[in-house]
Amino acid sequence: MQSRIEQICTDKGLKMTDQRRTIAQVLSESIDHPDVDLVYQRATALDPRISIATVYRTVRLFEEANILEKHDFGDGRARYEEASGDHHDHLINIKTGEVIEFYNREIEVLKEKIAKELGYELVDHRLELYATPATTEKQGDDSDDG
Amino acid sequence: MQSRIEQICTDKGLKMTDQRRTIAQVLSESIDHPDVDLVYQRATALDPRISIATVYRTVRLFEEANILEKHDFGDGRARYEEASGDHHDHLINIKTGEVIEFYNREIEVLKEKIAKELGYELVDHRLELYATPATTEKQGDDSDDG
DNA sequence: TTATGTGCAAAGAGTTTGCCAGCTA
DNA sequence: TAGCTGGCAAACTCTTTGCACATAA
Repeated sequence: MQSRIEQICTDKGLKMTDQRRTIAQVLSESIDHPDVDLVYQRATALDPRISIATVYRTVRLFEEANILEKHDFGDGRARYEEASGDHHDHLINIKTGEVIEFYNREIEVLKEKIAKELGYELVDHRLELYATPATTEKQGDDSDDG
Repeated sequence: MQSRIEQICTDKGLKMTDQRRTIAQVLSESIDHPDVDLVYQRATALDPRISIATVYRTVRLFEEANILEKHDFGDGRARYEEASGDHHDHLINIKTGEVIEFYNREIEVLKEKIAKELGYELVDHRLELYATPATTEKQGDDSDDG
């Protein structure tokens, strides 16, 4: 069966190769925000006849087709997630690198308001919270030796 | 006279070379958020005997000494500004690349609140608004052909 | 004087691209 | 078949680093 992204690709009339199909599948099944190398690893695990260059070309193709969203969480490489239409921001667990999505209406309203007050029209924005898991069991153990 | 940053350097006991002094001066006088290459250009304009490697080394030194703050506005290179202690976020004019600083108390409160609700403790965050100057003269020209 | 800083060029990481063979439509 | 696609390696951008020389303290 076609993966969700492969379906979108065929709908959009993109020529589908085995490589693209595999990468589409990997991305459709990724609930995290993998970087290119991770997509490459997952793709080659399914079909070793995929090069890193193809992964780069394909994620860019998908991004330009609005199939993927590209993020930069400050670690020097791009991360990707399937474009879902619904806007959300990200909280990055700096202990594990895990990315949690969230949406907060008040924040969205404030973003617009701030831009407007400064005399601008908001085109895009980025809100990332870098955080550590709250220590619910024991409050005293938050020595920051990092 | 010593630049503001040079003063901080001597206070911290950093060995001051001509290069560092010049870079400190450039950064003290920069009200924008220059990247390394721009700092390099401004520094070599004052003293051509400065290499790009030294600029990289010096901004890193200053950053580690909490003299500078490093930012990544998504264009693939680091931007720097003098650390001022007061937190602020950034609005980037995508037409000109200009960076406007702003502070909004409500946003700050919400950031903390969101992290807490998700079970995290906020360590750091990044809010960037990418925007275009509002068309005050003519409101009807906002067709989105993107 | 001696540890530290600097310039230069090479090396690294992430990403893009030229070229020719391979495959899709 | 015609033209887009993919693999490989070279190229590119931003940044770091090894080495020998220069310099601050």
